[in-house]
Amino acid sequence: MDPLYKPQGVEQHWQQTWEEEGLYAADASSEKPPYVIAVPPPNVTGALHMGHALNGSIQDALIRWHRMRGFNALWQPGYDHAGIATQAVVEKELRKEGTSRFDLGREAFVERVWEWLHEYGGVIMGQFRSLGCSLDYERERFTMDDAYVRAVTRFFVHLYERGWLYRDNRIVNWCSDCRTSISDLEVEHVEVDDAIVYAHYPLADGDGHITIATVRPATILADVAVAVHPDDERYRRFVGRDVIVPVVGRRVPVIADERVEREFGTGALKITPGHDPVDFEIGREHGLPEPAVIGLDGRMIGDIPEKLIGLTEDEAADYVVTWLREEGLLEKRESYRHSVGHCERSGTRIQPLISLQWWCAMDDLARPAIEAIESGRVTFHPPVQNRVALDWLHAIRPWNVSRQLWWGHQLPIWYCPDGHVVCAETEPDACTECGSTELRRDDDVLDTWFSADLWPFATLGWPDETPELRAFYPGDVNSTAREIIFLWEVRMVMAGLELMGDIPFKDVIIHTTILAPDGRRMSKSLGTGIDPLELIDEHGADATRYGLLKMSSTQDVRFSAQQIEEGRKLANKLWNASRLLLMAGAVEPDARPSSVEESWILARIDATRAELEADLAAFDFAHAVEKLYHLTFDDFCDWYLESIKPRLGEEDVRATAFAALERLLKLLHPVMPHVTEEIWTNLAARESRLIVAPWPEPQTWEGEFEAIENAQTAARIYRRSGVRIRLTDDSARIFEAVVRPTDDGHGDVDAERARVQKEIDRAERMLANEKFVANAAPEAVAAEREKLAQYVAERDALA
RNA sequence: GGGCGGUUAGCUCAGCUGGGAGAGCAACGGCUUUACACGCCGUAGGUCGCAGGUUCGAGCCCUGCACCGCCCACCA
Repeated sequence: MDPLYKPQGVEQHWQQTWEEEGLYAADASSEKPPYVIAVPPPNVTGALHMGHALNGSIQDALIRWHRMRGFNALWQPGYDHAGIATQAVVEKELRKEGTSRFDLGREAFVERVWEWLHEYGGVIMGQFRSLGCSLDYERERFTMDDAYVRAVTRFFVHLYERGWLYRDNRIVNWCSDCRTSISDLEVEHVEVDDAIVYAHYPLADGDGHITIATVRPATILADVAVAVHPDDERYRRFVGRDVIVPVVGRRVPVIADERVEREFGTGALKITPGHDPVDFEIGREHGLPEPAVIGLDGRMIGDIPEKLIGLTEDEAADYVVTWLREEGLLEKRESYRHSVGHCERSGTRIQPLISLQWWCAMDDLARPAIEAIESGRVTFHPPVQNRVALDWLHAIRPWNVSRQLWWGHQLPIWYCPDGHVVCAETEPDACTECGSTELRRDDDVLDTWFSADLWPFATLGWPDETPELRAFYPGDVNSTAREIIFLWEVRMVMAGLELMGDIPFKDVIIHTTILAPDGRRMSKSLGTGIDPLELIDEHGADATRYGLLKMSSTQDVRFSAQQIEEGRKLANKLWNASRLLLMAGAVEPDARPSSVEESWILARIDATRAELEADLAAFDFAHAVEKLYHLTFDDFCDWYLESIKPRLGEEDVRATAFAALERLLKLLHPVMPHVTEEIWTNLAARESRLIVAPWPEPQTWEGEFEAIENAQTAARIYRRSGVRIRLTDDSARIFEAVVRPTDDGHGDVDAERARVQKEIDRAERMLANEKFVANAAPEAVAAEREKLAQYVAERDALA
């Protein structure tokens, strides 16, 4: 064994061995209780980033821990087809080749996407392997697998039959770059510098004008009204009369609506139902027309002056402003900063426009989900996220589920020439209403999240009644980043309750976002990303896992290389501690303690086991990992190994040491699987792997308690001061046990005595304070008395 | 605009229902007695963002303010 632990070859070896030996595999026919986590399916086009690495470390720690505890642990792997992202990648390729998806046609394009995926896609599972993630790789699923497509279709038909899916011409978020609508959740609001234009709309009867303010002058061409607040004195006399829309010269009414803010702008709002969500609502209520002047490609269309057709919105805006100025209708133009929706995928400014889309009414789906979260059947961690999820659910709005893409799940919707709609799981022969056989399938595909919502059960074979579904549903935990709480987590709860009649998981971990060291987001475009694969390369997967878990928190944290470094040191320390014992000669482990130091270390390990379990159960990985570090460095190495070092020649001393080491390795395994397994095989010839070794049982310590306590007190004083305290009877032995025999320091007895005296003074002062004794909680007073007694004891020991 | 979170040692972060300010790293000093210099022993370092308040007692509770960040949002 090399004194320097080198993770590189070791880690690959174990990753391969574990998988080959089938130790990652869950068994649907097992008698053991199940423990299930479905991995958030990464984009099939994606590569491992810091978020995946952190989340992988979290999930694998839980999975490995439960596997050792005797659970039938399933960590379900797989990919998401990521409609928009994947289609965009392939379209970019095509553009380079000087062609387009339209040249290829739908079928050939989809074929092309598959080809691309077979060549370049699906690399992340390999990267998860190199992190040591014990996913059941044999069970890999893809949201575009035939079986999965069937599940998605079933889901859609189910919702349709429930009457929750409907087709409507409504205003949507249109991305002219992706050429599709996107849902509200995929819109990112970004602060933008714009110009706001104040324009006069003359009254049709020549009696003055109303001034409106707009940041999008081109949409003036699609105005159908001007709205004012019903209680606004300034405009009351205009309501019911007509104004003339500039440029197009259209006569439109002045209407009253409470949604108009009197204080904002001029208090008069131009109404453009075709290109603004609020205006759309107002327009619908007032029965106004909904003309469009901006097309799906972002260029000007419609009933507008000929020369404007085909211009961009900006060009048209320039024309309109110039026109206003020349006609004397431009009051002013000011710079204006406000927040504007952008497509989170392409970064393009969202164009609100009216389009015929499929929508899903969410209220009936939301209700059971609300109940599930309120009752605690599904719990988010940290708990503040329960509130976040509930707030969203309470204000839920219809979901635009159709996308104007080709890559994805095509809607199981057919239309006949008479306009009848047929929704069916398989292609129908004829229209169910009129019998027409000339059916045309809807071109659109479903929102990627529509299929992702079925992930916890479609991966297990739903809608078929498979053994897997019976064995592994509902699952236990789901872990993700904050940004997909609504997009995915909450909707999975809705889908699970609706289709399976049960929640998909009990606990949702919303993990930390790891920021770049400078506090910005890690992102490729900013150049702030840190590649976890490089960390693994350099420091090892164990160190990386440790470091990431140490960084995890309930808040966002900055990446710090120090934490990874700490993990590397821990692995190396463990390695060398094992070397020490192995070089002295391997023997059969024997956990029966025969000295106080042996009782002490076994007690320490057991106490840490209990703390560790509590931390893991609370999904507090940073604290879990910190305790492992201290157990290894301080307790096991600095105290225990140093104290037994002179007696390592004795077999029974080593026997206990190996027993203690085995337990230590077990506790560390969920976090640092590779180095622990590597040491494990060196310990003794054994059949089983550490990955499936039983988790340590709680220990009982009859009759040893007092001795252990005393040992700990002695250790504490010695550590603090270097002072060797004098103890009586058996305690003298304890003292020898916990003081490093190689150490000859005596410390400064006077200084230590002074320190203890200070503590005594403090405690006495508090207890002398009548108000404290009278007002403080009795336990607090008692605790203070106890401390006083303890320090008095220490002082006596120092005498 | 609404909501949530943060501000603690040079850095990254802990500090449970209010009762002695912590860890790791970095810094400094000392250790080449063979597990580990990716080590060991030790030292120093903080008006807990600011200002008030409640309390016997506040990093923790309340109010206000200042920055930083996130989520949600139909103010043109």
